[in-house]
Amino acid sequence: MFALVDCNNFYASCERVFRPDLNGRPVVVLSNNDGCIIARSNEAKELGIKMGEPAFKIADFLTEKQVTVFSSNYVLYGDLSHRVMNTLGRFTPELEVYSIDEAFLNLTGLTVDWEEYARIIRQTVGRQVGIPVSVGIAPTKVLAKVANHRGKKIPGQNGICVLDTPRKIGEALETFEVGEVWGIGRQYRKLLNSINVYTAGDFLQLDDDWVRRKMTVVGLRVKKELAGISCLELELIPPAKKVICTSRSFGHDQTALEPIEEAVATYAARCAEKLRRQQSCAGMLMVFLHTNSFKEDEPQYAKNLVCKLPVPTNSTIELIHYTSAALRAIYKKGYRYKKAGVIVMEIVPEDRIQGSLFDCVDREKQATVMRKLDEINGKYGRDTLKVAAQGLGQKWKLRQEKLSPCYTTRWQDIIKVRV
DNA sequence: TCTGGGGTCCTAGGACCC
DNA sequence: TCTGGGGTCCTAGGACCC
Repeated sequence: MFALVDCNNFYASCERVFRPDLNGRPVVVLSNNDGCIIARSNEAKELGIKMGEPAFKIADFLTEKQVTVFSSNYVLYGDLSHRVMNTLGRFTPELEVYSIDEAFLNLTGLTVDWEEYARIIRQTVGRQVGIPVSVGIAPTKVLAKVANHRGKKIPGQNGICVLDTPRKIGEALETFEVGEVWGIGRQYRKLLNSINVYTAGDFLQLDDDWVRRKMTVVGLRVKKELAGISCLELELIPPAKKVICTSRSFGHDQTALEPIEEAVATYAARCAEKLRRQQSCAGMLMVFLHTNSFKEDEPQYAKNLVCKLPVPTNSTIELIHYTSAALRAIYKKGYRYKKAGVIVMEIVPEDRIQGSLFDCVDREKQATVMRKLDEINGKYGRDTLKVAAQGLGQKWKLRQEKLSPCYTTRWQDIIKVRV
């Protein structure tokens, strides 16, 4: 048996943990740069606010309805996510952290009342972390997703749903919209609807060969899982990333090369940090740059450049050297730039590097410098020590006008209790 | 004024090898 | 009339997830 535990409206719930005055009130969280709505409390959903809606389009509506708006605060969400996962870890020996707000638990071997167990999980996370969660329990991961969805959406379920018998599963799938099934997105939904398949139950009636042909083995696995045949195992150790990307829109459009170069150097530094955290090196990188395609009346330009590195690296200094050169090669004067990014690829473990006969970089020394850099920044905060190319001005920085404090990770932001 | 930022997997087709 | 059989690697595109 698997449980899927999913935090309700996670980012909005995080903001409410330290703002209990907002309980029962509409809350939304914006994407980077305060662009789009990416999380909504139930009250905000009830007001009809849509996921992904650009905030500026509904600014007046938000004010009128007294919706509390937050910029995204990933430091806070990341820390609360850790706390949730730690708490969940006590309910199973096998936990897969699937995303920032979801985890699968292997419950195989437990002899408990599932409903009761789900209730205890929910209560414990709520009490110890302050985040409301939903719990779905079923014999496969896809069915656990279905159960979780039902626990969350069906009134009276109290965020809990157990699908542990063929009859319960069959009844649930009969009314479960096929596009809501994990692994069936918009395109497949359209395809399935076109042949009169509207529910997960309908989907189960289809011929395996047809599913395999039209939806690849991925679709067939989904079907097997819905039928109660477990094909997706728990991933206990998160696999190393094969590609790492750091990209941001600028707070304001940029025209000069210098600030863009600072931004790209900072993105390169982030990529290098992520590489070192998973103990790998990248053999290739790409820099991209583009104008704002929403502004149709302005001249548009978008370009990227891929650069093969002589020897795979995770050194911030070396990566910045190449990303700066790549940026200078694609930058053209006379445009208003909106976004840039760095992608590192051909990622290999750092102890399996193919060296080069003509390599003239002292890699031992670079590694030592990076280790010290990470140590210092780990202790005193990100970018306490950085490469000069990252700049000091940072006029390209994100817009974050409604950022909440880092209640749990920054000394000066820790909440004060008055006596 | 203003529109996010990350990832994965699978398949088909072409080029190439013996 | 008729033209083998077995591979690999790479890329682009399309689907999906949070």
